Amino acid sequence: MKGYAYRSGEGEPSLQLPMWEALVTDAVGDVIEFWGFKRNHGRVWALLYVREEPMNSKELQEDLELSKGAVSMIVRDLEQWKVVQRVRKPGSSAWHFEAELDFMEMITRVLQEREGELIARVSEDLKDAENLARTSDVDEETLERIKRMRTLAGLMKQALDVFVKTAQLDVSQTRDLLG
Amino acid sequence: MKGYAYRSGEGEPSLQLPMWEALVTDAVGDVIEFWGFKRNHGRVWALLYVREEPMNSKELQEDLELSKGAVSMIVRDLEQWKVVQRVRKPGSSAWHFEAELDFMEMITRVLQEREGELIARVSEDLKDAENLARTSDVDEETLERIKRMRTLAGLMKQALDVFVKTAQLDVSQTRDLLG
DNA sequence: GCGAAAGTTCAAGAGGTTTTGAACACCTAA
DNA sequence: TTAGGTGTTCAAAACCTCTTGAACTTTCGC
Repeated sequence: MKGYAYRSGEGEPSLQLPMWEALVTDAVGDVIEFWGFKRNHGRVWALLYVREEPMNSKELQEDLELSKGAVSMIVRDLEQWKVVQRVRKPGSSAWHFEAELDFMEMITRVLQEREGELIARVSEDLKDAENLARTSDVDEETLERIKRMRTLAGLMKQALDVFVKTAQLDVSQTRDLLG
Repeated sequence: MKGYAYRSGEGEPSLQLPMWEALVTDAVGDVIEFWGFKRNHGRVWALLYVREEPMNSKELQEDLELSKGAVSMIVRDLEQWKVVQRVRKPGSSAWHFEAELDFMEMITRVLQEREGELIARVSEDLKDAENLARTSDVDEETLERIKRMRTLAGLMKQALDVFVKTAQLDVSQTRDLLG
């Protein structure tokens, strides 16, 4: 097994990531993508986390082979989500970024936000549908089926809330998990 | 509020969906999309569910404004996931489709499959990363951080399994929920 | 304040996924 | 067996999201 991530040709100053860092960042990228975030959000956070030492945009750009613009946008998102903090480093005029530890909390929080909006909208639409159907000459069983769908939406929300609670509980039980 | 879903021009035989059906199918489409399926999977299933009466490809195609090919592929998926059944209808040579009721079960099942593959792969990669890091001159704390990520992946799996159980339990408690 | 470096923005492009529809295959009924 | 309706496939098109990089703005050190 090679010790360095593959890169053909010899473009930049050859600052490629060691294989193990590539594996870690890609792993987190895959996980975060599963949850509907962007792969590179995960890669950036993961690199900051394993390195411990705050990194600047230039370093992130080179190590993860991202563009200037991409790094700027990604760290902005991560800051807003409070999983990355912007810090000054003595002797440098550039901002540096360091990983916060509440990554799991962020995933569940954002997930719950998205899900909340969705369920609110869907419930509203199903209510409207039910009312409209009632004013048309729709039989009782059909109305019943629409109602059942609303129940189902409610159950989905409940189940997802349980997921969020479980995730947060698990993490807090393993307090200092990532620290 | 209009009683019919909007459609400009006058293309097909004007077999547009009543507004309430459009609301229902779109609602289910949105939900299923949230879970990483295709919008039209949800729309097709939802229409079959509210209509109760089995429909053929042609009807699905016209009512939901899908192409012939799309309908073919979508019902194939839904059949494989066991949420739609193919039936014969007397007096017609075309296949008809009817909705099965275990929609929620299907979502959680597919979700758990996807998640299972993901976590297996990620855990494997993190293990490799740890081993590689160990053979390099990586300090103990860094190794510890990689280990903690593996733990985190495990917790995520646990939490998702709880979600799946909760969802299935909720539905079974409300047995005949959709029936 | 000035020049240089760092950071941001966004239109255009790349990349990936879904949908289309024409060609082909399959069935059914006669 | 055949004709016509039905069903499937898949390359191309449409669509949508993410990334790039040049232009621009802000910040820093002096």
